[in-house]
Amino acid sequence: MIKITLPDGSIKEFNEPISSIDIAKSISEGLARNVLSAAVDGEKWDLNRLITKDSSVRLFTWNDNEGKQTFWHSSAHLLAAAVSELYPNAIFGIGPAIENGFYYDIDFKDHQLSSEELITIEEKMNFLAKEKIPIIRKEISKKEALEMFSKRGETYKVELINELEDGTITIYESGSFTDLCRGPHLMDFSPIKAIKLLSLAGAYWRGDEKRKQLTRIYGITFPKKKELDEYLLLLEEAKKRDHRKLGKELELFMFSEKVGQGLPMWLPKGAMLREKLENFLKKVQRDYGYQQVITPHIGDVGLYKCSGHYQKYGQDSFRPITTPNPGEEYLLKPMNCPHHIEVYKFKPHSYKDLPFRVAEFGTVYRYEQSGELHGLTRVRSFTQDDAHIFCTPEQLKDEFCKVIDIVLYIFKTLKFDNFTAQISLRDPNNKEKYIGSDDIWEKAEKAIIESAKEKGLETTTEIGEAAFYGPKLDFMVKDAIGRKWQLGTIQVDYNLPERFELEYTGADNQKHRPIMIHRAPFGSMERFVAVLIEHTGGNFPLWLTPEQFIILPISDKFAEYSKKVLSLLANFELRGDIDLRSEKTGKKIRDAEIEKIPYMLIVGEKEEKEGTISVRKHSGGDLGQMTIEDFAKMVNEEIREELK
RNA sequence: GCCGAUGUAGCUCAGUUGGCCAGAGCAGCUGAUUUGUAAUCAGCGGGUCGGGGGUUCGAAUCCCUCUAUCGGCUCCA
Repeated sequence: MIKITLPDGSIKEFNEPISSIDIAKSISEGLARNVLSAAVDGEKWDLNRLITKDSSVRLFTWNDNEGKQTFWHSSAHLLAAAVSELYPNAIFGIGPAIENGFYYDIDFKDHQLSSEELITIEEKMNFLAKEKIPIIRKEISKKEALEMFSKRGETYKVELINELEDGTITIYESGSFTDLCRGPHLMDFSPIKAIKLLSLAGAYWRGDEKRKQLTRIYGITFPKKKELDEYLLLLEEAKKRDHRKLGKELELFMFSEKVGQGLPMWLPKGAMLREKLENFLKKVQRDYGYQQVITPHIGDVGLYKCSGHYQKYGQDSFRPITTPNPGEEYLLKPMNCPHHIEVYKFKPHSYKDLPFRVAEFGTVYRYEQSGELHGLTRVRSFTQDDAHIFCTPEQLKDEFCKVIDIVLYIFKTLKFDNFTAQISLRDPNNKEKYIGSDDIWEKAEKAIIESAKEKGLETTTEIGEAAFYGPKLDFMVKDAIGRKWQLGTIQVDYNLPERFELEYTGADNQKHRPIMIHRAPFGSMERFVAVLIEHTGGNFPLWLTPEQFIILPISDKFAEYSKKVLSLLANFELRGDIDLRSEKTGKKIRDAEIEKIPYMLIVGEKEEKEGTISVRKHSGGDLGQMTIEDFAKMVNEEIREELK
């Protein structure tokens, strides 16, 4: 007698070993049709694998993430099966399920796969899926596995097998295709009804750029054609929010080939938006006791040799600037910390003036690899909303927590509620990538972990993602199509104070070394605005938007009155413009709607006579006639709400 | 930097089998219209077809190369 416990707590009893699919059948036919994989005592299992002892069983369908993962993992195998039939010389790397779909890394040997061939592969996959070839799990010994895969010349698989423990190796067979795999899988490929191979990319074997680059094929599959269509539509919709597209349409920023790659230029409307953001943060920082400074865009090479940045990045960055004076060299500043450190050193410090907080919207220059540039999110010149806090060890945690407060306040105000907080630590097996002693690193990492905990942040931890001088707490936000970008960052640094021999005099009249916190709540103005554009779809909050209203005179007879309205609204600190073109009102409204201007103020004979305006809200229709004062009050109230 | 794709007027895009002066809509300019909640009408101007090289009687179209952009990989102080 085998007892199977289901998630709802109910227990089913069977006389002999039973598979999950049969358990599903015993519950309902519908479930049996839709179930994709199972978990037996928490371990993911194939549906047809026999359960021989008392277990708790969960069944996964398309509605469960686990079900989707199995579905896509099997889809990756289906892709590989199709490829191995079409390209007998191809050998295989790995092919996992990902957040949306799956990929497979394949070495096509001498063949250069072009994107047109994806269609042929897709057709083959569709053909194989209909064949209902069973996918069979087999446990084999390491020796057998090595033999099998080396005979086929599957060098990547052999490398993987060599790292596995004997006795834990499984393979999955489907027709003539066999893959090394932990599973679980669908029982056959037939549930895969809608297939789309999305793109082709190069991907280094094991993520190592020194090793061979394989061809990665990305794809997505669904149990129903309709779901695939909906997904593709969703992608299209997301593209409409792409900040590069909206940035052009709304005239926020531009690039110029003549100026250079990755060097964004802010257009008047974008500059207005950015200025509003900067002023917002400046005010917050004033309240938190920061002091603004302004430092140059270049610094002597010696400054960066001292900080360690030159040794670490000098070779891969902009070359030094030379001068008529032989031997003199400057670097475009790749970060603001060394300058701020010199600001700290301007005069001796007592423990009484710590924490010392210096802030600057500092523009920095980094030579990012050309293939890495991406709209405003990855550029070669950008402005950090940077600040450095110099404090005593006792003040560290409190200061760190206050920075978290600032970041959270900003995210809340701008409705970035879907962020993740990531603690980035050093890779202890790769210490040569970092500067500073073990002792110092341990202290810094502990400070971050404790502060994040104290603030109740839900965090993920990434080993090896720290900056070379210290660990970080990063705030990650997704863009329109789900790519994650790091915005806010807070870093604890014991190393640069050491290198620059920073000091303060303690209450004991002895010299002590301060600790530095590097922090940028936005991260950079460029990246932050990019993500803001994608989140809002270009419909910015009123307090930020470049143009809050546009006045639309019915005809040019009302130009004078329009100008009067404009100047009255300017008195209420509202910004906007007048559309004086000789166009019909319908046309002016249409254009203002496309430009996503929040309020359209229509003025004609009636309004002029009564000293009012007719207000139309963007995508909200007619709000009716009101006085200029009432409108201004309404808008300013709305702004107060946004900033609350 | 690497793999794949793309680059035609300010913008969105036709022109995809090599062959008359390279087209359209929007935007712009000029004129008419004086307009009431998502496109008034007419006329006009505007393109080294990303740059360079090659094949050809002839190239936007084929080949090479450079460049920029897009999707990834690697990287991200």
